[in-house]
Amino acid sequence: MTASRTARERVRAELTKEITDIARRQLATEGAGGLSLRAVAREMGMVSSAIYRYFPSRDDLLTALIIDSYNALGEAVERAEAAVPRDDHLARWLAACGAVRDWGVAHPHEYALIYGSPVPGYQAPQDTVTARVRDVAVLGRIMSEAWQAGALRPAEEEAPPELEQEVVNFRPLMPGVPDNVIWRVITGWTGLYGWVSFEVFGQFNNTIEDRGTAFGHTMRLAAGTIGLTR
Amino acid sequence: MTASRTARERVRAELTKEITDIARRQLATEGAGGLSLRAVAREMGMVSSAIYRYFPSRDDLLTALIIDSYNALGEAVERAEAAVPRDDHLARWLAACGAVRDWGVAHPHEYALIYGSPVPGYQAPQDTVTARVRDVAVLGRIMSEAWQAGALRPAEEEAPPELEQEVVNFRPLMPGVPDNVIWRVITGWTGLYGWVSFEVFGQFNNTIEDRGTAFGHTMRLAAGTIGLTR
DNA sequence: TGCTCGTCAAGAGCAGTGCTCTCGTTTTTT
DNA sequence: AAAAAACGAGAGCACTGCTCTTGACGAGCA
Repeated sequence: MTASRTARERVRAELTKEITDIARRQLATEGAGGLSLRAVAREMGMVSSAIYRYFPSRDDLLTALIIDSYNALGEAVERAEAAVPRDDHLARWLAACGAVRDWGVAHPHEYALIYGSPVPGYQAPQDTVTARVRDVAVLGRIMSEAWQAGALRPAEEEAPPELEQEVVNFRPLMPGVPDNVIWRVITGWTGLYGWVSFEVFGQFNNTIEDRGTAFGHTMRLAAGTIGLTR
Repeated sequence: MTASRTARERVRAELTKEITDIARRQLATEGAGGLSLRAVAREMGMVSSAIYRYFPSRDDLLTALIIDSYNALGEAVERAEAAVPRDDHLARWLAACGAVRDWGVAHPHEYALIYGSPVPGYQAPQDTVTARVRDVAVLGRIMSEAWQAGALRPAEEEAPPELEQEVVNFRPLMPGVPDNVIWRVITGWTGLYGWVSFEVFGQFNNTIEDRGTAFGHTMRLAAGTIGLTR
């Protein structure tokens, strides 16, 4: 009986996947604003209302794409970082940062979907939270291990005590490390995405041309300032 | 004859201003995606096609709003920075950063318009370039004067020579200062907007609650790492 | 003063969107 | 075999940006 039920559910899963695939391709070429349920349906040879059997609204389709994008980015970061020798914490950090940039430049519309302006209302945060922290988890792990290895420069400034509560959501990612390390991760994390967002969203147009080299220098600079040394 | 022509042009200018005002209000409440020419026309008691006498397309209206937003943000930054004693470079820097954050939090949709995902096609970059650099000009001026006053910590790392060409567009804003200062400005600049974008776009939801205090700490940390000391 | 000519608002209309509802058909469940 | 659920198709609603045409008004020239 599972087989018979699976018969229907299998074609359902296949169609669902086909919808998201076509939608992802449209998203990559047209951008989030140009994603059209009717166009997806047209390309599938379906009628537009049939799509609603699989995604109750356009936002739900977008949410699925958002989760996919988070996972794709997170996987790229994890893979790039895993290819670096464990004891070279600076190189691991730079590899992770470079992976974020490379992925963002290669998939600007997907990047805009997850790090740009929130599209319409809000996306469900609960569904995405597991996929969303993969990148910062990598960054946190690098800094944790650097700290445990004694490879981290001592903190120049301690966080004020009233901020102890604020990093509570980061502690599970970096168990045992002092708060000042967490704050340095946050600083590097936000700085990384500040650069990548500027680059992907065109803020460097006609301003910085060789962005790859400039990015590398800036990240090396920033890594040094949060305590990662060669 | 100028008077009679001005009579016509004056009402034209007034209507243009009324359109942008209503559009800005719609933008503030609905977001860029919800800005509708027809709704603007409806609120003015006009018919939708009449709007096209004043703005040839929706994107042109958006471009006008973009320039307005750049100027509003730039002015907020300039004003906040001007209120701080000249010789306290760190306080000036933090005031400028705080102004960016305050403005972004207070006007999230306008902020998204200029620092979020680029909306549809592209906006005209030439018209906006003068308004667009007001914030970074302030940041650059602070660091320049700090350097000239000898209040800047010496650089830890020099930029590689192949990057000399990349900062050519920043030199007019910071005449006479060495490249490493410019790179530190760029690092602080991108880091600042990285934080603000994360905060405005909801990346800190359910993660960091007292964002004002956390922002202050992070900016103080980052200011220290680019050489601004108390 | 009278006559053009450019500017303007209005209206109809086109193509497109997200989404809803209904109606047969097919598949699964009972 | 009968009841229930899932499904695709189609029509339709309200909305969008945008174009084209029509008619009125006012400014400049003869």
